[in-house]
Amino acid sequence: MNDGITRTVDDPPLVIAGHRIDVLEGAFSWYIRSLDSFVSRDLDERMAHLPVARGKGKVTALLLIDDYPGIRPSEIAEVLMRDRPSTGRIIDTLVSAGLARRDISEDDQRAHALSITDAGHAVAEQVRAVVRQQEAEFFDFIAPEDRAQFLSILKRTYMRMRQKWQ
Amino acid sequence: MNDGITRTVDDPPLVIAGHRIDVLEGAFSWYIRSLDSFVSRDLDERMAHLPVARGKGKVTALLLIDDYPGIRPSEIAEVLMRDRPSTGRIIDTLVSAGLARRDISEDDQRAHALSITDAGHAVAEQVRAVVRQQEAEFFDFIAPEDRAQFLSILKRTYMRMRQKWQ
DNA sequence: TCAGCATGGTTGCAAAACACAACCATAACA
DNA sequence: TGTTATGGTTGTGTTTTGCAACCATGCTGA
Repeated sequence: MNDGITRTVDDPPLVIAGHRIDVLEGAFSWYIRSLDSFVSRDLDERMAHLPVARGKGKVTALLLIDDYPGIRPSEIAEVLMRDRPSTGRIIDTLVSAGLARRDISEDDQRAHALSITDAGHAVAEQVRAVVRQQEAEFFDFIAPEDRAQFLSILKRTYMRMRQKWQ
Repeated sequence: MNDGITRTVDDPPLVIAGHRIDVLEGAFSWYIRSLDSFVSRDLDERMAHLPVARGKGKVTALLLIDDYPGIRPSEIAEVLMRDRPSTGRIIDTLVSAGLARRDISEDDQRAHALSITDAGHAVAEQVRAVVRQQEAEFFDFIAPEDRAQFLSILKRTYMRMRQKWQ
């Protein structure tokens, strides 16, 4: 079991279109990439009526601005691990949708201080509700005692990847 | 704890750019979407020299063809949960890169029977090696007894999402 | 003090992924 | 044998996202 691959013995094999889908021999990454497709598509649907549907960046940016008034675009870029142009365009959409405001920072004339608008805060609350709803539907089958462990592993993996990346 | 949100108590909070990143209150989906970005970008880098870098579709399609000679594009589309045009274009790239062959199915004159070429099989093996390598680097910190459980939860979530989707 | 470098954001590309509609060919069915 | 269903392809448009180049402001050190 030291080959970087983990196998489960008790779960039934994945069969889709008549084929056993063990393409990647139980690689975590394959599941993460596949789950991402589902989760993102599903969220896009649930948020279709909100101006932040599509793409992972807008939601995180909106919630960050909601939680941290005065946050700067470059800080959001660091969280998203995107370059500044991409982040700037995400903020463009938030601002032009009337969800956020872009002011000049008092500390630094180059930087922008972002803040949420009333409409933006309302959308952020709706986003949180949608996410909670999805969590309940997709993950409620996980036993309560396993949920914390699952989240803990996700969290630690996330931190590990951030470290390795930079 | 019945609000669809799970919290961990023992892990340290995520702090990035001086902000606590609990934007989504520990939502599984946020971690999955973030991890996907990492994993995919990292794989793109590791596979930069291979003709299947970029996008989740090409790798899965290649491995499916490698594992199931004679598989049809529509079956691959079902696994990928993409529409046929998208899948067809993925196969286009594999074929024009000389990794797969597209023949007419013997059973059904409309359908194509895909098969791997020698070059394609070689690339598939390299892909598997790269994935194994990444698994080792990113997930080896998970205790062996936790790995099986983690994978099991991922697997069951995947199946659940497939069901709910269709 | 001010020249040179660093930092924060923006604009201009370009590439790639992906969905929808429309189309052609073959199969299945009644 | 006509009609409908299925398997794939082409056309088109949208969206995401990265890189390079640019401008403006801040910082530093001779």
